[in-house]
Amino acid sequence: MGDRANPRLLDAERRIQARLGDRQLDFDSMLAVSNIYRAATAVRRRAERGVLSQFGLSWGGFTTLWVLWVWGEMRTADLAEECDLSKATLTGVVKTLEKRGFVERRQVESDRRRVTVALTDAGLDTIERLFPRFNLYEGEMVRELTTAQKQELAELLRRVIVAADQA
Amino acid sequence: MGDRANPRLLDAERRIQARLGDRQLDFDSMLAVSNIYRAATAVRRRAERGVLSQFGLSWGGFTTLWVLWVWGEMRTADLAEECDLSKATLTGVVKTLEKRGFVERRQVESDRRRVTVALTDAGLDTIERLFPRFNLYEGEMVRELTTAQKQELAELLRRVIVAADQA
DNA sequence: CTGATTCCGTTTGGTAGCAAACAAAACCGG
DNA sequence: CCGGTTTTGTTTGCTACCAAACGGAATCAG
Repeated sequence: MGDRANPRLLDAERRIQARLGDRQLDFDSMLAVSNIYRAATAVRRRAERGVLSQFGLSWGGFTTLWVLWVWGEMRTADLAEECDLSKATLTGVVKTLEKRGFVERRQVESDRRRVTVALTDAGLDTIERLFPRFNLYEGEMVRELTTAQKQELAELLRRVIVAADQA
Repeated sequence: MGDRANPRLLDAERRIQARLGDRQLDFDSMLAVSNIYRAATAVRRRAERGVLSQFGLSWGGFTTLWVLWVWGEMRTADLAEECDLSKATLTGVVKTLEKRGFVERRQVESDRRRVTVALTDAGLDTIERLFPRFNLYEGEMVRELTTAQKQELAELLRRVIVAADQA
């Protein structure tokens, strides 16, 4: 693959092996995992700088708006789950979104422990204008892949997600 | 692919399309990109909870130690570049690693603006014991993929990284 | 009822992450 | 030399992110 052709990486491989001595090194797994992380960072940065910053949103803030847009008003715990964030983090993100006027909290009458979060009109307007542009960015970031490769990539990652999640 | 068989995702697709009206939606790109991010989060969390926390390290802290281990003493700017972090973030990470006794800063004589970072003995010992265990975790997280698939995944991601980086 | 337990969202305390502003050092043109 | 520019790492001010502790509300066993 490409890595074997990259002298810098070959050099790194040699150095690591030297430091490991006899011990085994699973280089293929290492490259797969580290590239997942690098790609996520690159993708996030590009989206935040390119589109999200214009709307005053972070990646997490965007995700939250998007989930609320697609699924409608949600309880805090479900929203956190769907956004793949801890409850604590979601509290903070929602606080920021509230400050910006994108969402509002609503006390649940039947169970006063519970709170739901819903888009405001401004939030709805924002996500409707933003999402198409965000989706264009997504397309650009995977522009070097064919449709089949995008699907293949998504499928491979899905298996990684499952394996990493069951811990 | 798997997504088409997942009723939840199909449902989501319908909902999004409904909200978009006539506008085009690049669903394949969306799934590829969002899975990259999900996978990175899952992988990071698993590593941090599983191994890194036992050594008092975050993902960024581990990466920094690893780079210093492989490449040796480095200037701050190069280290930041190699770790894929901003200079500002690296300053903070190094501060934490220093507090833990894993690395030390050294003033460069010939150019007093510059600073290098190097592993301490404790840091060296830590990364030598930690890396093999970390590599095992990496292997577990991609255990559902064949060697060829790991390489394929790494290669597809590499293209995404390149495309996302040139912004 | 009531006492213990579980459930829910927030708070606390910490690290990580970025952009922009900064200060000090080095460099460079004249 | 020397004044302006560039380079380098840090600081500032935010937001995000997590685990653990919390406190109020609901539930459940008896």
